[in-house]
Amino acid sequence: MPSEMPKTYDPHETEQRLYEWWEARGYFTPKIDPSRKPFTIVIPPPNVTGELHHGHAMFVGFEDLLIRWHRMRGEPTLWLPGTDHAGIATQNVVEKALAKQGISRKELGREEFVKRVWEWKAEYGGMITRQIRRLGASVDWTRERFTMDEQLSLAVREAFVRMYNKGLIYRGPRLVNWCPRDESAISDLEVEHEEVQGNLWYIKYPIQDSPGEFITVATTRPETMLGDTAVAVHPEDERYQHLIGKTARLPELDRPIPIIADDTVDRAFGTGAVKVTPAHDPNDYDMGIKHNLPFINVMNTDATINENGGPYAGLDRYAARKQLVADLERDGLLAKIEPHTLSVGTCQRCHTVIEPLISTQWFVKTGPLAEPSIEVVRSGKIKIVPQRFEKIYYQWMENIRDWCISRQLWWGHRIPVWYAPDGSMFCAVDEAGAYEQARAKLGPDVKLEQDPDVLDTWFSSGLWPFSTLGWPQDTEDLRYFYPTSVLETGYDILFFWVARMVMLGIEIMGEIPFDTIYLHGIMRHTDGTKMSKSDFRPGDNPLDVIADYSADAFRFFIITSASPGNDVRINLDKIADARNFANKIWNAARFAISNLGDHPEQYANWHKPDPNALSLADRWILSRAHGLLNDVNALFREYRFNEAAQNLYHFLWDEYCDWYIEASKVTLNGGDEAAKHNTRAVLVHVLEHALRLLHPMMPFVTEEIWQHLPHHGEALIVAQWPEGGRTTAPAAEADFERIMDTVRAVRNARSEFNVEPGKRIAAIVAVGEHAATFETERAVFASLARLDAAQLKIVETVEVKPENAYSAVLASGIQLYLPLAGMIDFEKEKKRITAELDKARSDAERTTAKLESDFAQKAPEAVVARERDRLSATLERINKLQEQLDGLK
RNA sequence: GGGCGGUUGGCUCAGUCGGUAGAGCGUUGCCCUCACAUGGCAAAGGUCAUAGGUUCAAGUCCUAUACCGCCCA
Repeated sequence: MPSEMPKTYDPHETEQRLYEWWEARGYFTPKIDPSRKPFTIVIPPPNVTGELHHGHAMFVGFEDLLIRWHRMRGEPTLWLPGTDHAGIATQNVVEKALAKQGISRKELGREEFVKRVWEWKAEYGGMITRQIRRLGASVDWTRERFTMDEQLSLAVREAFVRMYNKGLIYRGPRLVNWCPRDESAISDLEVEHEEVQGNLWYIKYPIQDSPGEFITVATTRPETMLGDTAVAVHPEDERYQHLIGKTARLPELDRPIPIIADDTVDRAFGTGAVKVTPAHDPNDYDMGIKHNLPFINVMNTDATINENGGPYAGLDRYAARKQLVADLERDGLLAKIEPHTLSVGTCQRCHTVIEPLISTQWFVKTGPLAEPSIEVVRSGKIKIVPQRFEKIYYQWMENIRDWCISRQLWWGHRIPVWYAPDGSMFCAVDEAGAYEQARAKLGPDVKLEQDPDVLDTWFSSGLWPFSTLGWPQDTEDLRYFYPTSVLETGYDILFFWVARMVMLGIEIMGEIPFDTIYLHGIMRHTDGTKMSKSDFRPGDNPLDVIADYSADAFRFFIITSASPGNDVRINLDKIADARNFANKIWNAARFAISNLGDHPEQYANWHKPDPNALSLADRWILSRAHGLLNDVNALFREYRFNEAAQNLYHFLWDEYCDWYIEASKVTLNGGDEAAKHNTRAVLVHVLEHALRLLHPMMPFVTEEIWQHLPHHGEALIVAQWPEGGRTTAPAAEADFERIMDTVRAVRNARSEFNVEPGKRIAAIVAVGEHAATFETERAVFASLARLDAAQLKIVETVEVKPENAYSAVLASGIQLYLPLAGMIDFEKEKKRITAELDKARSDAERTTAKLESDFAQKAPEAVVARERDRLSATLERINKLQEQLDGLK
């Protein structure tokens, strides 16, 4: 550690050096101690799609805070890092990158393409870990994981097999959300709904055997009519009673379709008659099953029309729509077109409009998983912070539908199912196991083929809290660290990730994966837009902000700005302020260290001195520090980190620096060696404790300063956390605050009258019963207020009003006189004091009225007493102000 | 359609047992005072979206409305 402290703190060299040192010293790796309960967080594994943005810095900020706090409390603490293969997202970015070189995925072939994705992963995975290091995350790199590691892949297969064998995973044709660009199914969650301006087309379907008669249906997707297998009306709709049971002719294809009655039809929509396309619409799908209608799929996987579309076969869905509408118009079957706002589903990853399509896919049966997942939150076994997200969690869990987990992609975990030529399937963790089953059933010569599809990336993420710890092996890590403690992440992945971990953790481990879910908000640009990897903008990289301001500054900004669950906009001014704060503490430490005399090392020991031997300022700052310890501990336990950060900021900057250091200069520059010794000890002790509290938020600058301060132990990162429950000294606080108020009053007057800042002036203070205290603190008071100590008169009451003096009465009743001969304008002073008097009188009136109302009977005694005190103080002040006014000539 | 969050000084935001509003930036004035100009001192600036209600007392609880944002269907 360097011994000199430059005037300005240089974070860049320091931060990199300290991080390497901490890591090399092994502080990030917990020592397993079976007698102690560990504290564990698994990192939300970033996608290897690209570099991290500021949103990721948020989880580092909060999780490192929790981790460092618990580590300092002496708990075996594990923060397990890793990254996610992010199937569809990564496949997309690699495809895009290849497209720039004119290469398509299909040209490359599966094997070569997957090789390219691994190369991509190597590059961006490395970049991500560098970013996480630079942010100062104290993660245990010896346990770093990737969702496609061999062991984690085994966990995925094992989980699949177990759930398959229990009937919780099944395969079958269902109506799924189909992305025509990815040519893959996606889950309900991966569909984003957006409102768009479209049309409502009114189409006339001729009634069979009734020339000239039509039933008109309204639709937002005319091209799907190619797959219509019915027209439906509400059973009680009198407009259509005569048509129920009859047959309509599907225009252009001239197919006979029945007109049915179903009470789910909305009579108010369009004409009240709707076309029914069971293979291409979720509602129609249900109706198709209910009425036993045929399911006619009219689309290929790329959303072109297939052979069932007759003359429209081969056309893209929108070209087919255009052509169909033109043909209908030509044939006089288009009744009208109305503008209409509708909600369309788009693919979360590529924003292509989703097609509901019938397809054979793998599903997780969610009902049996959701039920216990709801229960653990209801019973409080898992706590969600902020609590309002519990309701959101319930709503989602209670309405959950089966989860489509197969993807027609190349990048991901292959589904561990093999098919025999006769169509029978064998589910096993590996090919050998599948063959074993197959041979037993079909004979020794059977040839198997593995399902070509891969699993939803969130399936593997759902296993993360235990797959990372070694499951399915029964490892020491798994036994010791599972269940983990806190799951910390953004609320935007509550369903995608958090809910899935709860479901799969309970199902597979038989135990909740964590007992607390802490959700932070979303990091936004200054214009309020969300940061995302797919819309990466210049300046979104945390490394750039760190280069300009430091990791500490960025992290302190995150902690102070993000109230629980609320979004935060990146604000460089606030980051600059956090950097300034670090510099401020740095300089406070420089001051303290340079004032420790010849044997600074002795101040590493804190033996609480006899309070009577301490100065008022010493006792005041110690009491304030104890209050801070109590508050920060309480706030940390309640996850109110932003408030804790603000308390620390205020304590260090305003109280420690602006008041205590200034006051300490009197003692330190004086000749009382005993007092000097005490003040030095307090100076070090208070700062050192504040650094401990601040360390989880600003790890670097606090460690660096701590190393310069006299200290015991080798590093702040493993120094003992100061717990709360400290006693404070209210009387000392009140005494010193009275002096502070009086100092402020003097400064105010000096500023108002433009007294030269350096000029020592005379003063008279009438402080009543506090005269003895002021007398003891005469030097400090004079120094802070820049008074001439020799010309400072401290009295109980003023017998003779000074002439030509500025005068004021403080809220506490203290009277202040500053002889500012020649500077006083009596008329102005009269106005000023009269204004003060008016204010005080109306205040007294208001308080009097309050005390005469029901308030006096109904409010708590302490509150009423406070009001009484306030009134008597105000009345006293009014008298004194009046005297001062009378004294002005 | 259902649900959630927001609306507080010029800007960005705090404010969790209801007791006469806080911060940073910005603004104004003074100061390179022996830790710090990434600084110090002083000051101005808010009927806490609107309308009701509960209460001795409401930014804080309840109801409704408006606008902004998000989630789910």
